Amino acid sequence: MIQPLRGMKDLTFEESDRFVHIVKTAITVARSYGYNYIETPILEETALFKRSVGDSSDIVTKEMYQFEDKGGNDVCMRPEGTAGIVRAFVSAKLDRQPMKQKFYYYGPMFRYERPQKGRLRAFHQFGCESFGEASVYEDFTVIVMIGQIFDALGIGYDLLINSLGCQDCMPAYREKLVGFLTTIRSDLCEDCNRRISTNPIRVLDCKNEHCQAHLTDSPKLIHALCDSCDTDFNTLTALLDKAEIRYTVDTNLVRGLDYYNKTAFEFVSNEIGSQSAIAGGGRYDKLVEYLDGKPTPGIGFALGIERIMALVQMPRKQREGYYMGAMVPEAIDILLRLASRKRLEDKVTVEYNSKGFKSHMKGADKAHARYALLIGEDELANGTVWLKDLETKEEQSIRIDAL
RNA sequence: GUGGAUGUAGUUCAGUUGGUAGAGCACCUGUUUGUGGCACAGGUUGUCGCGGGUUCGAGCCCCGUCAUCCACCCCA
Repeated sequence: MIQPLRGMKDLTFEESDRFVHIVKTAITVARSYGYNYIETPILEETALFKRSVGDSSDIVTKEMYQFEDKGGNDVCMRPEGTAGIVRAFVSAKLDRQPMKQKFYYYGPMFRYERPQKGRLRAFHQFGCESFGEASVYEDFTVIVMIGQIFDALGIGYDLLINSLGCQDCMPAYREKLVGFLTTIRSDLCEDCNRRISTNPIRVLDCKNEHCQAHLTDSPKLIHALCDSCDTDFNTLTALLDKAEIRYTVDTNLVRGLDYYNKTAFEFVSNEIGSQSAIAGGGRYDKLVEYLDGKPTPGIGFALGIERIMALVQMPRKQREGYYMGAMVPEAIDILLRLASRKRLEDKVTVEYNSKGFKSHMKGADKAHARYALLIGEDELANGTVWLKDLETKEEQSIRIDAL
């Protein structure tokens, strides 16, 4: 028997129902904020992710499904959604249009990691990207929107926010941080020592307790922001306060993708184990430029559908539609005709085997049908059908042409 | 990539000191060949993850391998 690949899962029945429910809910909310659906290829040129997600990020250095295709191109399966959307945005020359553009997407992402609870190699994200809006009000709006999706799904969350600064304040801060880190270099773990030169910001959220103990006195970016970034961050927190959205400022929140700047946020749940991030995102004002477009500010987020599935309770299934069965073989033709008519307006299950009454009743119950519609000898002779509402238990005989 | 636990029926699991497999649920049939969910009776289902080794004999012991789960790491 052929099994699915490691870290990849088939979703059926109750699980796929929950998957669809989450996507539908997210789409409904996103559309109400003016987002339109965008579909982009799963396979992209490897260079796209190196340039956007970042050459030094874990995602790019060790987690990509990367290979050479039959034409000799260096390609990979998308490990995240934003890069492809931005590439599509630039490819379509939408960066030349003055109007603001908002897109939502959902689909599979691939990362070659060790599977764990809430971490698959093929997993699904729903995400939104908003282009052309530099205002911090958009940052606020995006956060509100995510909260609204979670509220609609009936799940709780904690919100973490941070500011990563911009071109003006980040480089100076970075230099200051490298200076500090160099002084405590010998107390830091191997990874952190490497990060000092490759990506010093990531040292801040190192999970190593020993490192964290030495980092308490590290310079905080939040205290080194330029006026514009500082003002925006204060505006954001004020807006959240006014809207009564609870949040925690986490100065160590560093998104693992290099393209983020200014506002960064993460939604976490404490009910699903160690892989607790259920949504994350932030602003990426330079990304369009990195990918050869005209300077265009952007902000977006993605939510992990499988992780959210673990939190969502589906409403109990109601009985619906018809179960049709015959107790004499000659009646099945009639049922088929009835079924195609009824299917224009309702769900219909037809049992093709003629069998006993009781067996049909059990079948109707199993099919979770609202109505059992049966034809036996008497009905066939009279040109009627026997119909029972399995919820109210009412039953009646109806002429076939009256249905 | 590192560490720990686990792989036995469709599913959840039991299987005592090694003696050729069992339970609940599910499924099928029946308990009035025209009344479902409940109850009762009966029944079906297994290369005991895979490969090798030890042994008269392995689900059980040993080695390898693959997979799953959990944690680290990383992130959605």
